[in-house]
Amino acid sequence: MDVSVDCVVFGFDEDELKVLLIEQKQPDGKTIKPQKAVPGDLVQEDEGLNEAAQRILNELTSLQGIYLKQFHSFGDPNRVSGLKDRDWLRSFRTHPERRVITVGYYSLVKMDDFNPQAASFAKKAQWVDVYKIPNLAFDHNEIVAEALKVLRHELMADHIGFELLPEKFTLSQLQKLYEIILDKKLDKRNFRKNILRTNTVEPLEEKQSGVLHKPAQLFSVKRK
Amino acid sequence: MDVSVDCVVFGFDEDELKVLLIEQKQPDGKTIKPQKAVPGDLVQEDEGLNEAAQRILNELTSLQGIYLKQFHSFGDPNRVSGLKDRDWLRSFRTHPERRVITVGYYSLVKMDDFNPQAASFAKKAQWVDVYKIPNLAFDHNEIVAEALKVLRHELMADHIGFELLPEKFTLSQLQKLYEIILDKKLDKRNFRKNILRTNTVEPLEEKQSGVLHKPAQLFSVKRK
DNA sequence: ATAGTTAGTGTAAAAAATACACTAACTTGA
DNA sequence: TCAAGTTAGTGTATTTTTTACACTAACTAT
Repeated sequence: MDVSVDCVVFGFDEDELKVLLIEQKQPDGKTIKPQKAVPGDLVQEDEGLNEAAQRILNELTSLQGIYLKQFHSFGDPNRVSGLKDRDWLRSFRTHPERRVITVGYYSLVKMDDFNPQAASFAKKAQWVDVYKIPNLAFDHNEIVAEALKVLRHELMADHIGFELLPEKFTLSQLQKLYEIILDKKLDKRNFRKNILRTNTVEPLEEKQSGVLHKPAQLFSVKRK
Repeated sequence: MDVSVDCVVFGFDEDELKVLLIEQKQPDGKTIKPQKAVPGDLVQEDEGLNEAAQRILNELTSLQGIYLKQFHSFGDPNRVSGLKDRDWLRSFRTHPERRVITVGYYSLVKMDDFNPQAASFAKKAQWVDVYKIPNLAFDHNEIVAEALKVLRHELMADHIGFELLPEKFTLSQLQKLYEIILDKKLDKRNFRKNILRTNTVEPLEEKQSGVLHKPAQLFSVKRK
């Protein structure tokens, strides 16, 4: 039995929430239409799961230093049942028939900070709108859906998500981030009250400049 | 690489929260002190993870029909490092040196409903007070600690836990259940308000009898 | 009948969540 | 230099939720 890791990397950008998908290389001599998938690969003999997640994401997309969090493992014996999936495995895996159990990881990053570059068996790596995801390889649609559920839940509970903004950010930017991920509008005054109450953020002695409206106060994450 | 499943079964009883532990059989000819562990074993080639969890729990403890929920996977390459652990594996596993990644499952049951009977490589199966857990085999202390964290979290969020009571139960019994799991006292009136508000429970036309105090109203879980 | 025991109930106070609208500060172009 | 356009920033009243708290009711056993 093999164990793999799949990384669902959500990317935030001014006003969109996307997922990082790779397009699989075509098997040599095959002309099947390449499929999109979430970056993932087998865990190696001597590495931990978290480690593997980092390595694999890096190998396929060149991204580094992204905090990935485990959220669920998927082990249906028939998770790989599509014909295309099996063709692909036969070309790219040493033991294509082996059953694979996969551990799902997710992350949330600012798109501008990361410029994915396809490598290894990925032909392309691209950001795709979360609300417009095509059919993916294996059971990756299910994996992404599950990750999104967890992401929303965690965002509310733990107020993560700061990493997604520039080091200096305005409260309006932070609010937009929340709105995009939760896919709903929030009240400005209440949002500010909430964030300030958590005490995780502090005002800098600096304002926005160059904007064509009242410049906003800049904040940064409070380091404990 | 192998994949295993470990089952952390919490048991509730009038006033205690326990975990179901097995005591490993001694390797033949060895005199090492047997270790306690959470029931767990390798996932088989053709079964899903949930299925495996059910089977394994049943094989080792004879328990059946327990709802197990996946909560985390553990894959540190050194999770099995103790000498005793390795001795034990050499006796009971076909590939004792293989790395094993384990998927953690947990459950919460009423102790009276289940009478664990050790079988297979389990020598004993017994309920052990959650707050007095000895050193366990492998990384099982960590696994149990993590499971307890998740259990508490879920109990609050989803108001699970009814399965732990007799079919007909009083609100005081339910409250006690919560208090034991959360390890803190709750206010009677507020607790009742809360539970009734969730609308998951309904009063029967029946009261306790034979008790030496005012008999309490019996309730049952509302079936939707 | 009394003592012992747990069941059952309401309310006031505090805290948290929500709804809501105007003025302030900047840029640009006339 | 002023008017128009744009987003920032702020307070309060209302509702909802959470918390704290104490007495009477109903049964059993003696």
